[in-house]
Amino acid sequence: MLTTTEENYLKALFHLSAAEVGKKNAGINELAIFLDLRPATCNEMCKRLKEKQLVEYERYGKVSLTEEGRHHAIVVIRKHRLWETFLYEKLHFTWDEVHEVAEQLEHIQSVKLIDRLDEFLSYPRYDPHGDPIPDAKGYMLNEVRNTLADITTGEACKMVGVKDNSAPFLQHVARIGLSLGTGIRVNRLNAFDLTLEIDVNCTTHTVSRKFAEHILVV
Amino acid sequence: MLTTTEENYLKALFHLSAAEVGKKNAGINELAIFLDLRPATCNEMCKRLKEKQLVEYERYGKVSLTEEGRHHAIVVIRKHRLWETFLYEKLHFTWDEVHEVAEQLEHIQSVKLIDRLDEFLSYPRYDPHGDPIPDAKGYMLNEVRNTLADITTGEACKMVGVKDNSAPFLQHVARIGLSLGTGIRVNRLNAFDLTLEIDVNCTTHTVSRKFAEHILVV
DNA sequence: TATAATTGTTAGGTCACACTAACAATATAT
DNA sequence: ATATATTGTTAGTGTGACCTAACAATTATA
Repeated sequence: MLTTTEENYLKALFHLSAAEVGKKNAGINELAIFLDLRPATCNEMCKRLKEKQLVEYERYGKVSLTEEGRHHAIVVIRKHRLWETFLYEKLHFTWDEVHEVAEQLEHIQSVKLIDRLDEFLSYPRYDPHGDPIPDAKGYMLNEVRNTLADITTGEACKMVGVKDNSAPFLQHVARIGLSLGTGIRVNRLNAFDLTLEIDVNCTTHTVSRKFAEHILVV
Repeated sequence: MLTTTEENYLKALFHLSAAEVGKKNAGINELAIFLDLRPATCNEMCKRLKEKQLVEYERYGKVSLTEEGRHHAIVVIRKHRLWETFLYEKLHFTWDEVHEVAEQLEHIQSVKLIDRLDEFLSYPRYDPHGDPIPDAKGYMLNEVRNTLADITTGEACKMVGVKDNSAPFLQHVARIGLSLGTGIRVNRLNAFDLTLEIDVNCTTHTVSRKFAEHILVV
């Protein structure tokens, strides 16, 4: 069984290597910065993970996850995202509050717990941030959905979904003329408060960043 | 902030001292046995807890919780029992599966999480084992409710509640003539399978231990 | 290509939390 | 009341996970 610390290293390596097996793109220094630790500490831990056959690398080389290491990382990510979904949907945490608590909850050891939680949440495919949730076998959709907030100024896109199903939000969506399939053009990003000026059906609207983050687009 | 280990010591001391402030009845050895550790280890930790003013004791004397230590212990117990309730009621864990997972969950640090969980569960007063759950201020009912399984052979009692609200259980309760206020006499405990022979309104029934554990009595 | 900047490694230290072994104090029983 | 058993303390050890300081290897740049 892995320690919380070991799990965090594997998770970090997964994120740094963009989830591809064998892709060697995480340096010790990079890892140290990501985890807010000293390189010496990471060096030591990577040695241990290598002995446990969870990572592969040669001296002075980049570190990559083994198949087993990657599997462990995905399980942790699955737990993290399911807990985030639980906190958001059932306990009404806000979008920005979920991460910190999920960082703790993701280390709880119980296969049954996480599978039951998955069931309780009706097998969600995306977490409240729009990131895909791996299923019990570790498979996850590798499509990362963009939100209106990801669109660069001047670009156009099409609305394909929402990430919030609350009445006030959906009412606001309808009020500015948005619905599934509607085309949107981003005219301007106001640096001060991150609001966006967008064109919907030849009408200009100003929307908050929070609003934009909840509109899924392609 | 306390470590998981420190929290476990405080919880153990609380249980060993029957929850009374100032009651000095936990020896180092006793504590060591309870926590499955060596006395030397507990000795060292008790010194640290004393420095942090969470416990009080003199050399070679019994250890007791300070007001602050007791408060920390109660918070942990509140968390433990709320999580047990969640696992039992929402994720359909069985009575005997909840404890182990709750031992981990009780150490998650987030006041908001636990208060939201309390709300989500509709502020339960008892956990699935019938133990009282402290409220957000640390107050808890100190009445420990007896179940039919706690009644000794030959004794009579009166049904005052149930600990399971599922249809199959309640149907079974009704089928053998039980309802709130009904008198019950325990005639015999079968050692082999722990089933009970009980008299209800002059009729004899045999009930399982599991059944008996879900009938609250006085 | 030689030098500078970056990145990786080693050695040695600290702290929390466990251990064993040896010993001291207190409690129990003859 | 003394011997024995139990309980508590001290000293020294080990491991996981962090640190700093000094140095080595690699990569980038003048």
